[in-house]
Amino acid sequence: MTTTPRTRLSPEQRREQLLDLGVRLLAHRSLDELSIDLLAEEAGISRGLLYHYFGSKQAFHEAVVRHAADDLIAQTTPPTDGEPLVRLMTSLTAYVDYVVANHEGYVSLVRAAAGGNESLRAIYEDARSSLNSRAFREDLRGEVVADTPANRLVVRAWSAMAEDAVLTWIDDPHGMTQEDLIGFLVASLPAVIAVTPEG
Amino acid sequence: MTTTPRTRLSPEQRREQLLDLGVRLLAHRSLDELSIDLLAEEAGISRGLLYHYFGSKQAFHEAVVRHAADDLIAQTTPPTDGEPLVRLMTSLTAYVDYVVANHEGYVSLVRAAAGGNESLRAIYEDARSSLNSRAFREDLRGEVVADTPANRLVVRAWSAMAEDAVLTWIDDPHGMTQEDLIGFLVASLPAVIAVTPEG
DNA sequence: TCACTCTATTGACGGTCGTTCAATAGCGCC
DNA sequence: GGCGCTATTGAACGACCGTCAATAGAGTGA
Repeated sequence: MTTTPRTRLSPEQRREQLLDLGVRLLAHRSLDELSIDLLAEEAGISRGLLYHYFGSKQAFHEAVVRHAADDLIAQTTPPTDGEPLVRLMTSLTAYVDYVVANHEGYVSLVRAAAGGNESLRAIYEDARSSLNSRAFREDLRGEVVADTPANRLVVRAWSAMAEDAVLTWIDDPHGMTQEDLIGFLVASLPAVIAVTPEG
Repeated sequence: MTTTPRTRLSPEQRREQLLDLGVRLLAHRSLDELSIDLLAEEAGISRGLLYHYFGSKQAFHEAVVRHAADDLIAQTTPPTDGEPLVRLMTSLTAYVDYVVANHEGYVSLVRAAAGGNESLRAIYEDARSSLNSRAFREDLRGEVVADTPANRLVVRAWSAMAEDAVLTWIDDPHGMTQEDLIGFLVASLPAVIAVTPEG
């Protein structure tokens, strides 16, 4: 038992350390397997310190999910110019690349959000609509996708399809290359918009 | 404190009672808010009895989710004849009707499965592929959807889109009628299949 | 009607984990 | 080199999961 003597960090450093560790541990565990005990031990601190910084397990989980979601947003920078469908393809490629590179972490993020409470889902929804708005609200509006209520529902549903397709493809490519996958995703958006009831 | 005297039921009756209660409570709670304590109190029994019947909290959760999934399958009987796309529409209508009628319960089911462990997800996947196979594997194969690996991935992704669309629509119809929604879902399947890379 | 048996059911106990809070000890400052 | 601020600790409490020997309800036979 090598009990490290207490090390005193600045609040910013400590917060960052705990959030990074939380995201890292989340990659190989579900959210409720991410206990305060486990994290405190991994970080070499007492349980009490986590409560000093985050107040509750719930709040800590929210902070970890937000941290992971921010990472996703940051690492998939939006294209700023070019043809609408090309921008969409660029955006989707960045997304697929990110999911491929952070497979376990991304799956944990999605599951944590889907199975979590209102707050966790809201955080994930924010990230998702942020990804969507990059591709549609600013770029494709009025070009590929008219901004109608029905189309908003359809675009949201389409992004659920895209997420499922990417995660399924990673587990088993079904004979498709990454280009096939992205090509399908890009083409499917106008395809489903075309069959949307008039809005 | 009115402590009811112990009532002795047959194992079948007791099991049924506990599962029904579990599904009913799940409608207004997440799965990990469904504690053994809570359920035992609601059922008017001791915690020990739940362990006698289900062995563990995990096993009880699985039984509840399976019970709810079976209910979904049972209440959405498959069409047996007619044109392929008509059968698809009938099947989707039954699905949408079910989700509308059991909104809270269905949402809890989906969230429990998505946020749960391997076993819970497997149960939900079974139910989902059972719904899918009704509409595609037996009916549409070779007619609307050729049975290729890529198409399997696409059909799976399409069903994720359908689920998201229905749940979003229930919260906010976005100006769409139920016929609009179902029409969109029916039309979107051939639409996305049409842009699937050759398999 | 009364044992008697079978087993459905209980309640108390041990362990894990989330949460609180008064006490402790690093680190910068004078 | 001492002092004060505050980052950090660890013990204590409650809620909940899981176990098991003891208990009591209900049918059965006389």
